[in-house]
Amino acid sequence: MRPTTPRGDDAVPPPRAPAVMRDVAKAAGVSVATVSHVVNDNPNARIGDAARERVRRAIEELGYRPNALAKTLVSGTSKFIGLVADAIATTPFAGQIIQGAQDEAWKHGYVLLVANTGGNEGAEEQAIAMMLEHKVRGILYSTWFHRAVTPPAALAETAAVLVGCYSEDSTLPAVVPDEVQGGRTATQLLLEAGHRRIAFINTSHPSPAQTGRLQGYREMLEAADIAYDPALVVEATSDQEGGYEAAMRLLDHDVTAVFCHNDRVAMGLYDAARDRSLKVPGDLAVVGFDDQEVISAHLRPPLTTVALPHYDLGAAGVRLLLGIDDATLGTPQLVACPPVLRSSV
Amino acid sequence: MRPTTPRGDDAVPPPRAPAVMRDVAKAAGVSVATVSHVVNDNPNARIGDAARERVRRAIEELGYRPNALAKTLVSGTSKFIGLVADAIATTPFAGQIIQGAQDEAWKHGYVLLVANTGGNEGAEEQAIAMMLEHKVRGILYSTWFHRAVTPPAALAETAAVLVGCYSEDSTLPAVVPDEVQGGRTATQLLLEAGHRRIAFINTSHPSPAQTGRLQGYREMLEAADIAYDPALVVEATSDQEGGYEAAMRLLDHDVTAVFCHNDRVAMGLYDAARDRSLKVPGDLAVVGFDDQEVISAHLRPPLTTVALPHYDLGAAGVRLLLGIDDATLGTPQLVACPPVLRSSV
DNA sequence: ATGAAAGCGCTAACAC
DNA sequence: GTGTTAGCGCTTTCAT
Repeated sequence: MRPTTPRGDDAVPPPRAPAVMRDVAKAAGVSVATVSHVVNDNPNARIGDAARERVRRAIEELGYRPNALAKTLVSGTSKFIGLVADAIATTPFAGQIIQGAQDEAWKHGYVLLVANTGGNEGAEEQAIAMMLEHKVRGILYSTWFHRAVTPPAALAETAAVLVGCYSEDSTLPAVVPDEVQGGRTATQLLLEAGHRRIAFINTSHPSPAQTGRLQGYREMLEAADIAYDPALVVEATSDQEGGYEAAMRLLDHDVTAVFCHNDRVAMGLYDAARDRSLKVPGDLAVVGFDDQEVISAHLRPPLTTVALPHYDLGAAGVRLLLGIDDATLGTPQLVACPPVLRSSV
Repeated sequence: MRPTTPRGDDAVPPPRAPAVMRDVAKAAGVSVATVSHVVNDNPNARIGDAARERVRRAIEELGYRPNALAKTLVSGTSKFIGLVADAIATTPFAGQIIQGAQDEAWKHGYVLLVANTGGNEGAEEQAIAMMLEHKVRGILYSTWFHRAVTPPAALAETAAVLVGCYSEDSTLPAVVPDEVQGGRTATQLLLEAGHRRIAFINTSHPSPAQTGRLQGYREMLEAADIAYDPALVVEATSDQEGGYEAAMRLLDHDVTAVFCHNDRVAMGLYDAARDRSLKVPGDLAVVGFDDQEVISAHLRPPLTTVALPHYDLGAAGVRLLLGIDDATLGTPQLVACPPVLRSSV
């Protein structure tokens, strides 16, 4: 291998610096203004067909790419949207938030600047500062589970919306999952299958999910004229272990169905049911929550659950940010949690 | 709540446009050059303590933030690194790639421009074009599972490195997991626990993982003077269902340990073992692969496995890109897959 | 229909 | 020590 330049520019086309507008103008025999107009299809400028064609060809030949950064300098406002997340990486589904935000952002010509902070305040501030310095159009501040937050002060320097969380003083627009409706949906799934003794393994962690899903459960029971039986509602840590242990406490009461706070709890419940030789859904119907696909789709039998709308949260956040949807300051915007039907009911 | 301006600029400092360097200069009674020098701690410029202090104070008071985009325009090179991924969102662990890339990028003053393309070629081209227009320092092109790819042509226009994949004509530097070492590690875990009849449920999907892990398995067996028994190696789809089904085929042979192609396969194997009343690890030791935390950490018993080094892949990719590590063109850089000890062996 | 020129916020010579 | 100035690549009046 012969010595190479630092960047290893061995490629076939000579490694000349990328063409800029001036180069195109020169090649096409026009001014940069003309090039600018044809590049942007500026309707206020009438460009002759001949010139337009020459410009197009020059662009093609030189492989010209507009410099988005220079454009930003002039217009004052960039096409960046910042997304600061406490945990994209540590949690399996938060990636969906990115995906939703990105798809919606692209739709409007924006691109995502992503920063995962691990919840670390220092990293958070640094991330926001960086975004501000890059003149983002706005910032999405997101958490992977639904909770109240006190947003970093620097967010005030730009447009910002909270995704999957809300600020207690509701100073910023927010979009969160509709826990109550989710709780209702889960319960309804079981009700519709004919169950009357429906248990609920709730999380022991105080949170909007804890209170919201419980409220939905109770509302739905009430709508079905079923008396609320506190013995059927137990709390547990929201993981497999918690689910298993709670199930053991619960399975003595003669329940025929269980609504689990999330899919991991359901996974634990499956284990418990197996230990008791209870068949799902024959002896016991179960509904999860979250739709954590790795789990829910591959349990035996596959788990019927209620999905946390991460993708939609991200997308809705962008829409709020860009003013496509109106932000209802004061109360967070709610995004529905849809049922996902599989085979455990 | 009283009526607010559209952006809700109720804050104490009047909602004037963000301060620029000129404003700071004026406020401090110096020139912009001086401000620039103190902002960047330019060692070539000697600034008087008095002036420096006045500038600092002005910056503070005006809430001045440097405009990173303008800086880029001048220097010609931005602080962006692009990350285009086929599936951050659709897969649970690829988020770790982002995290690794981001941490390493930040360490060197770079920020990540993320684009998830879903493998869609159109989206891919669009994403790369967008990154090129933003004058990224380089692009990380990543796939969520290890495979050969033919990189989009546009990647040639900038520095690029493949992460988790490689190009068959090895035209681009690449960093991938060390499947062979991973296979060796998994097998060794079982060997060290005293097992001699070790089965391997491999994936039926042709891939570097398929051949590499098998090779590692065989190498390790050979090193332990154990004859390779083809009957102990079966192929299956790499999910719970495949694992269950393969286990049923396998458990007739008197194996005492199974190395599973991944954690989901191991999950299926657990199911099968339970159906046969085989205790893990008492009757059957099992090792997974991937370390898909939702699964491996919460199976009963928790699964001993070999981790796919997504985080390190992302970080190594950035280091290659920035020239911190040297790219060995020709063969991909290998990243080790470390063992994760839990309770299934 | 097209071009000249000012200027976006910043850096880096180079004066003074 | 500190200020002046010429750009970086682009958009956008305003002339022509």
